[in-house]
Amino acid sequence: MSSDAVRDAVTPERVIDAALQIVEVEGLDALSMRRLAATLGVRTPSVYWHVGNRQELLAKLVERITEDVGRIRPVGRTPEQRISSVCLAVLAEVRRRPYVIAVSATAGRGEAIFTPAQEVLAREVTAAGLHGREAAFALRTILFQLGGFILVDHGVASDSSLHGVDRWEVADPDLRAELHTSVDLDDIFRYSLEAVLAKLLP
Amino acid sequence: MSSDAVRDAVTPERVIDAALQIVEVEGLDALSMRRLAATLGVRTPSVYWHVGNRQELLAKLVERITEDVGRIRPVGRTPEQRISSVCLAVLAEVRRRPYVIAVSATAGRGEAIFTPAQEVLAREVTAAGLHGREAAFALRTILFQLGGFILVDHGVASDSSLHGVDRWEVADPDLRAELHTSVDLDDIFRYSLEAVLAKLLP
DNA sequence: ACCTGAACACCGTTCAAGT
DNA sequence: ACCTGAACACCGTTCAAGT
Repeated sequence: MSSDAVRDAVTPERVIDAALQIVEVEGLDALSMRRLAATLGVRTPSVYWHVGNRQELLAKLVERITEDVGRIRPVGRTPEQRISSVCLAVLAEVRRRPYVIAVSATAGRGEAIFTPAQEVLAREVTAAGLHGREAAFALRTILFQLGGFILVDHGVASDSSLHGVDRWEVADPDLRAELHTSVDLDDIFRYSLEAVLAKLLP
Repeated sequence: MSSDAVRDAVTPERVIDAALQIVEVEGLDALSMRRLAATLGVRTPSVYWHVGNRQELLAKLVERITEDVGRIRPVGRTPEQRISSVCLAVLAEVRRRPYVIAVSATAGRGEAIFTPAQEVLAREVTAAGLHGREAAFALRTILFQLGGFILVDHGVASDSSLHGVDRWEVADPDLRAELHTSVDLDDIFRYSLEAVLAKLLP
């Protein structure tokens, strides 16, 4: 009955390792304290001893994930290019690990999605010539743009066709037809980002 | 032990009523099939008989909510004004019923957030002079803008100050100071929407 | 310091059995 | 057609007791 339990010294780090493993492979719903204990070859209360409770475990998980993601290097010559390169890199990273969204949301740490990007974007914004209040507003607007897109991208069904279009009273039949085809979501993101950056940067 | 059970004829509609009531008052986590049965003065399997299972119940809940929200009337003279009035109205509506986000997300119907707005926005976009492919792109971009903001607005802690700003290596101390103050999120939304609309509309 | 068995109070879901 | 009791297989969490 030992399944493939590992039974070395259990530490908080090993618990987080195991939890991350489960979440990566089977999603957040599969992560239970009991299941985690079984994976570690230990009984449930032991897990509690090491990481507190589920809530605290998720918090530690978020911490681990955000430090794993690491720094992102901007590329490009103009500030616009450099900033959007950072945003697209974060987007790609999150798509590679879709579970981060569920984990940080459940942990009540929604902002965690863009922690890796914040500091480097701040530098780019000041490098673009913005200061103080203006720079702060620009930074937050960019972060909202990025965070919003990540969340919608994640939450929307992949076919992304719209609901009940045929019952709409819209004059244009071409529009109706177009709404049945699915879209390259990234086009929408790039377009929006371009628009706000053009308005934000001097 | 009857708490305040209602015990008239149980129907799917009454089940949804009761479910909505629970979710509105105590949030989605409080909605369990057993709890729901108790509220209706009936045993758990009866609920299953009427609404299938939890997943189906959530789907019905989403349907009810979106039809409850009803049509939104655009106000303003220019297309820009009319479109942003619709977006702000949806935003206000969702803030009045924050549970809709959790419910539609859990039901796997993330797009449901903006169903009430879709058709009227489609009309406004064509009224602004866009057709076919262009109109579809504009509509989707506006919807993404709205949906993204709603989700970030919902997920971000109300203080919205950024994490670990003090350890950043940014030159501008004014920026750092500004990031400690909290912001009017709506300013960010209005600003972004203005930027994309200016770019989208002819 | 670390682990356990046992319990409490919950879940979603199914199903044979009742009226 | 509608409801029930009873069960199965899960949860998170606590706690006295062991080493």
